[in-house]
Amino acid sequence: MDNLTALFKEKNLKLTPQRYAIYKYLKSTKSHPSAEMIYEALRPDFPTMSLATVYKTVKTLIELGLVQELNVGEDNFRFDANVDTHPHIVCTSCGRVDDIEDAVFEHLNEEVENYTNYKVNTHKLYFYGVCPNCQGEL
Amino acid sequence: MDNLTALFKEKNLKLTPQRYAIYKYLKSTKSHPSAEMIYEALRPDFPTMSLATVYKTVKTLIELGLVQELNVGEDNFRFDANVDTHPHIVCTSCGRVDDIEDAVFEHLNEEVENYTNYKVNTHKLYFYGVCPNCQGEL
DNA sequence: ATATTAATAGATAATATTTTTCCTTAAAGA
DNA sequence: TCTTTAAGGAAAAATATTATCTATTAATAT
Ligand SMILES: [Mn+2]
Ligand SMILES: [Mn+2]
Ligand SMILES: [Zn+2]
Ligand SMILES: [Zn+2]
Repeated sequence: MDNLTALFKEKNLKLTPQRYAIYKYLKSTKSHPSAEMIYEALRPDFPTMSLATVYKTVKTLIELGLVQELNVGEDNFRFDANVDTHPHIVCTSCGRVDDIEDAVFEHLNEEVENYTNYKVNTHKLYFYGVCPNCQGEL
Repeated sequence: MDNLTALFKEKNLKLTPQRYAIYKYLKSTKSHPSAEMIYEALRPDFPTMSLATVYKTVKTLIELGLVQELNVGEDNFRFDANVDTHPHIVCTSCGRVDDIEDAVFEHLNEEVENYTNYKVNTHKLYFYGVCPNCQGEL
């Protein structure tokens, strides 16, 4: 019995095929998809699944601490099954959102406490630029 | 003739009382208001102004480079007449959004270029924590 | 295996935010 | 003052997300 099964059981949540598929898909991809993108990606395997189920499931996964929400400045949210605090970069030309690998900014929370009276818990860091693909198309 | 008048003239835009008031209000406040909050704040002086005008105006101001948009993870946008790249902190208890004064993170763009093939232009940095007011209420 | 029960999927309606449309008004310049 | 054209306001439309409601199904016990 794996972690996921145990966690769902602990919270009296049912591990349905839809939930399992959505989480597995988020774990498998580095594309930081929106709800709509998840819905489209899973449609071939789950043609009857509704978009509302995607929204409800990602919310559940977030509450479980299995997924985090990203806000890159679009009119929708994106989701990431990597729940560690890590920076992202957005291509302002094609809209893709990538992780920035190996860059560590965990010291930022402590560093900023010297400049504010807040108790600082976490941060979100989004870079904006032009991805290699879009640089080529100039 | 001030800068604002000149800039609007250059772009063939009209400097209406509504636009002037919205920009002046954004310049005057540190609260990073949403469109709705701007609308409510100016309602006493501009009781006939519509919310659509607020939305249209902030969009215009952004295109002029006079205002920037923030995405702290709410279901709406906030606006800031300080267009310099600077970090913000969000109170997860009461929702207020503050500047972090004096903290300089301008080196981040260059630093991160070592970890990605993107051409990096700018970034947005949001901290999350508990503000002094809300710390007292525990 | 079957029955029981409570949670969830899916359909749909509702809500919230933002944008668009369309017509009237008014800013800017002559 | 007159003309031109951008912009305001009201309302509808478009998007994204959430809530409601009923049938289904996962989980557990028998
Ligand atoms: Mn990521
Ligand atoms: Mn600010
Ligand atoms: Zn790109
Ligand atoms: Zn607070």
